[in-house]
Amino acid sequence: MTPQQTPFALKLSAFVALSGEELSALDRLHGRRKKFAAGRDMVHQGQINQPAYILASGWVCSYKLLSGGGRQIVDFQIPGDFLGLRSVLFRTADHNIEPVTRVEASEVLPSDLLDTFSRTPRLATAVLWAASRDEAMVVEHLVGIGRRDAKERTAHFLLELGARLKLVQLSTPLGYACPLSQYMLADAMGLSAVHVNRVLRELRDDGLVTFQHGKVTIHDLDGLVTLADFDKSYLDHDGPLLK
Amino acid sequence: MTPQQTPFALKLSAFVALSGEELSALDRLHGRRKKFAAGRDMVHQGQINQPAYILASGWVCSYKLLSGGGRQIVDFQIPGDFLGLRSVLFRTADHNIEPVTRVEASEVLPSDLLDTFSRTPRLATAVLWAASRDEAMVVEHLVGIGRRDAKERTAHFLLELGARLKLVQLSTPLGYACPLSQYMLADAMGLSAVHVNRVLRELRDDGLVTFQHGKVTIHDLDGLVTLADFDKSYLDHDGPLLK
DNA sequence: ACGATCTGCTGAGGCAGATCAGCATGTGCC
DNA sequence: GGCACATGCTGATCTGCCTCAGCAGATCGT
Repeated sequence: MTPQQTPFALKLSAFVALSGEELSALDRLHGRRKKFAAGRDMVHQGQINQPAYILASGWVCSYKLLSGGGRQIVDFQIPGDFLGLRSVLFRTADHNIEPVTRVEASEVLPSDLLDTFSRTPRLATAVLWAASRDEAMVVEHLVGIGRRDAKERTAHFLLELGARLKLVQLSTPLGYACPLSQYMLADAMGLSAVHVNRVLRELRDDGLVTFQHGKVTIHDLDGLVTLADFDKSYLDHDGPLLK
Repeated sequence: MTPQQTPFALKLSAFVALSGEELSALDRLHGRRKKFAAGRDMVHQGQINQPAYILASGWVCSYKLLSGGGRQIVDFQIPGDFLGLRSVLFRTADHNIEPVTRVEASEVLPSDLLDTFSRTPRLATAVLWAASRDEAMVVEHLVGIGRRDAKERTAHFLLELGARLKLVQLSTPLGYACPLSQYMLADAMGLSAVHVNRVLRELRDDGLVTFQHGKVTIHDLDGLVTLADFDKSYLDHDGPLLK
């Protein structure tokens, strides 16, 4: 894969039209390539001076633990996503990162990142944009947990995942492969696994969507969008804003 | 107030040690000073090409509306906070901004912002840091709504507000002035106003904290921190990370 | 070939928090 | 002064979701 074609470069190019030199600076940012097994945390809360990562393949989730023993999954990351930016900027990690599947990722050293920002300012802007896009997703997630009931929330979640995967060609309007268990869905949506199970069956019985055997199959996209009050405008726009 | 002493400059200086030249670039970023009345939205969802703002005085809240009529307040902003960064980067606003009190804010034009980033790269990094800090707060808020019950959530919320206000000298360990109504608290915490009222009374009866007459009075800080499982480390650290 | 473990699935019962309704105060406006 | 309207407060009732418990099928290590 040439530097221009990595999922990460593709994502940034959607906001900032990157020059050849900027693309190669981006490429040099990729440090050692590492592999991680599913289920074993890559980073956990409180660790200091951890590297960041650019995700090449596989899925991971970011979560926080509470003293009571519960956990809340804040977000899932898919190929092309940047992991642990906050851990680098704040020097200490404020959340855990767990691979959902087997994962390959390139390390990004804090010093390299800051150097690159000062030498290639447009890359800093591009990363700021990517971070803002992630924040928009977290905000949408927050709204869902705060004000949508379990069914709407689940529908919204499945639609959002589909929209994100589409950007990296891992989804079609008919569905997508999804390695998440119902337990993980529950931890992400602030529900119990039992209730997630019931909600998924309801959605299936309603003929809207099926979540089974590692696959999400969308039967009625319009119905799902209506139920979830889904607005995908926050995930895409046409062409770079900064030429 | 000299450029170095604006709340915004103070906040950024906590991460990036800013030179005189960078500080004056920051100062030039402040455009027209505008005033807004309480309750009248400054920005709403879907508007395009809105300016961003740097908040000089007063409180505002960012919220999203759902088709069902409910609303979720994502965050409150206090003096020194940057408003509408995402609206600028994405060109269209993905949320509403409503002044809670009478507000004064400086406009920031999108073109000025992007120019400043490319000419003064360290400011881009500083703003990236500020955005990440905001994201950390949204994440904490998400965890609260997803996994804390109403009482813990309320306690956590009041503590976080106190910690943020302390950074701009608007709070002490004993309490702070707070212009929020119980309805706003409810919209922020994903509860009904009725239930917020009951929870506030419980916290008062427990001798932990009083929320009344526009003031928050903390009676038992330790008890509150324990109840809320509050960790303020994500809000502060000692000295700039980038010299 | 065996238990151990994980994931999906379902029923019964309980509780946190929503909804609906009503009352009391305070404050800006005509 | 009187009205409209926002805000705080409380009781009664209803419900969405949790918890506990148990079963079935897959996958795994030995």
